Amino acid sequence: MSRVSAGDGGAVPRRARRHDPGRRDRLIDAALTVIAERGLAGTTHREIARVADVPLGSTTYHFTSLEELLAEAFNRYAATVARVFDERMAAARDRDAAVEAVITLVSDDLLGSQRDLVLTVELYVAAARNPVLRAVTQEWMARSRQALERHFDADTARGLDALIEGLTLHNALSTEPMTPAQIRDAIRRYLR
Amino acid sequence: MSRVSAGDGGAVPRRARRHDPGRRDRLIDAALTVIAERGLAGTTHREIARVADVPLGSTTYHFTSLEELLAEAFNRYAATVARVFDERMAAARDRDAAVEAVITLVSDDLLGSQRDLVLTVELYVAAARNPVLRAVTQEWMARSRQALERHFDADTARGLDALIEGLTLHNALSTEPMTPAQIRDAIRRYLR
DNA sequence: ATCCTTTACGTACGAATGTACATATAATGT
DNA sequence: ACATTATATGTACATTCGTACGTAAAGGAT
Repeated sequence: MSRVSAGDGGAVPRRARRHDPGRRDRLIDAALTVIAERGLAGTTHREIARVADVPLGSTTYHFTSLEELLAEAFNRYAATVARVFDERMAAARDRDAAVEAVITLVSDDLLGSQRDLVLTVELYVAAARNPVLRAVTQEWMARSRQALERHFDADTARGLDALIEGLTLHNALSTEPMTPAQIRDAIRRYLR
Repeated sequence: MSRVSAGDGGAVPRRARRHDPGRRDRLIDAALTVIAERGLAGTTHREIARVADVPLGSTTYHFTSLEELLAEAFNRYAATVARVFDERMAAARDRDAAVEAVITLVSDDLLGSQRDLVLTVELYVAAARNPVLRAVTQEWMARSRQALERHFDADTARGLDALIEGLTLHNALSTEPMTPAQIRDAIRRYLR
């Protein structure tokens, strides 16, 4: 009812923030951050809200359920990664350049971003039990394979995709990761 | 205080079960079952107790914390899988037999057991945040590589291990798994 | 200006969870 | 037989969670 008088020092700003367009997007990004940092098990409405710096009620307003929020988050993540993958393969002019692009992709995923690796594995686990997320992974895989098929035949692309997956995963979990040279050799060996 | 008289029909057996040696082992196995069926997030004291058919209190008696129980479970799982892996490689008489053994391993993992695949990925996720579990995965990987090095040089073993991982994971998640012939070709192609 | 719709916010509640713990029973040693 | 120890069991409690919901403020139409 009462308004704070202008001259007052104004102790507690009761309801500060307002008018935050794009908040829905920020919540999705915050969800990905939380998943990467705390794992899916530690991803709660409250933690997401804390990271996005919004009140709890905002999360339930923008998303009807936590599951929906998580699905949107994983969907955004997969789309982002798939786009990068596709762009690099599209930029390769010939097969040799494509081989180098693959090597770069693996090396960047490994050395560049522990976050992406964690998100990927979290998605795999979740997809094992959630049909919506399984669809996300399948579309992702299809796009990856399609990108590889710009330069390699279908069977080669299929196996190469698996090799990329294994190299990434193995090295992220290992205390003694393969050297870039070893990664390069493994890929070239399969593609020779 | 009072004892049920012999002639009585005896309505409710208050405390039926007792003297259950090996219960600790059963709890570990039950934990693996629950992880595979419900995921790590759905793995609780109560659910493990239900599967093992023991009261809740029994789980907290045998294990000081849920984390300890999970660590023992994953440790047992990794040891079991690694042993099978090692046995098959040890049984191979020459390199050709070893190649066939690898193909069999991948095919069996894929077609044989969705359970194992789920447990593996759950372990990977957990290992990303739990040092104890990370040690479990690293020892597992070391044993696998060692087994492969019975027949292949170190670099080959390293890449082959990754390829096996990727093939298994990809096919478990895919709606259109690779045929056994495709799997065989991919492995032989890398080892050629 | 007045109304209506959308967006935002705070609080509350039932359900589930990890764990502690008092009690009870079997096993074992003497 | 008795005492001591290891094992087993049921219950309770503080905490955290997803979600519901009443209220408040902003945007936009008229």
